[in-house]
Amino acid sequence: MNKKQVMQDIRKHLEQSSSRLTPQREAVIQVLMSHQTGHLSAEEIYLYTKKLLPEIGLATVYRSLELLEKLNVVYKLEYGDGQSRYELTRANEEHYHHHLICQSCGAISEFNDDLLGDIEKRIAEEADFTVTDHCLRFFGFCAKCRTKEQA
Amino acid sequence: MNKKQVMQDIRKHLEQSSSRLTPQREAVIQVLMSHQTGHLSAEEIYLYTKKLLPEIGLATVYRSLELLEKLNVVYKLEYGDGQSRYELTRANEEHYHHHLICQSCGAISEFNDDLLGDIEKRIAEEADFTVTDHCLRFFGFCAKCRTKEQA
DNA sequence: CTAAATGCAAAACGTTTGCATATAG
DNA sequence: CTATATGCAAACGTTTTGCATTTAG
Repeated sequence: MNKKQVMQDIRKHLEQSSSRLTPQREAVIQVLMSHQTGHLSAEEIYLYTKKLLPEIGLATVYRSLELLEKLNVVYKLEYGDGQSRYELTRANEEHYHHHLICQSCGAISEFNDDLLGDIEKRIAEEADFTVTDHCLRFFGFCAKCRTKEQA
Repeated sequence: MNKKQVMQDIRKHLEQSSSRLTPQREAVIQVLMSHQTGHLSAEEIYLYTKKLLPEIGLATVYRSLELLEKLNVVYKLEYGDGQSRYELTRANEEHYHHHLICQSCGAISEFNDDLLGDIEKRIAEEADFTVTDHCLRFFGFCAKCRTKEQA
């Protein structure tokens, strides 16, 4: 699916909740599309959208992200550094897409695998808890920083 | 290991980093010990310590938690609701202790199991990333709220 | 005597909200 | 004409910081 199709798809999503695909929202989405692995903060998204649309306000970025999150177009992640990051939700991948966070340089890479399907079944049985989503992050050292640490 | 022993242990930890086990820090630890499954916020810890030590300040609570976290006595967790929660690190359990967070009532329960040992080995091999810690949380509905939702 | 720790108030930070204005169905 | 969306500035809640004071090795 190319970018135009994705945008059309999102437009339909928005219209179903009587919302519009405004230039501001489109800019936010474009920024997210061109930084698929960027895990951008709201502030960063704001700065990038400002290049496309100089008059955009930070509040609009937050409101756009909030809306898009509700529509499941955007996924919000937290690393515990006090700010949220955002990325486009990738169809079919939600459950298989985990983050590796380097404690030295902060780089975020990804690891895809359906690690948790079985576990969630067990939780349903053993803990009487219906899982709808999960968040799995690994902390440690990337190859680059591991070398440095040893030096 | 009883509470006094734990406290002695922590005292030694602190002394190794030329820090003291002050009444304020002791109060913070006692509060955490008496709310092992409470997942308290800093504000809540502050209110509880105030009962033990009325003159304590919120900043001191934050500073104590920060220090204890560095010493691995306290574990800080984030749910993405804008504030951090704290709990005592339980020896040997870190890797087997995950959270179930109810999206309806916010209740946090736990699920213990070594789910991730194998996976971390694979990450080391496949992604060239040395895992030192992880964070796994499941979101969904607890038994109580599941019933309500259906009603 | 000196290094560490405290309480308080102020500042900082990311995020949200109120409101008047603009935009589009 | 009415809903929805926007930009700006002010407000918000959590966390951090500066600083003068206190505490303890």
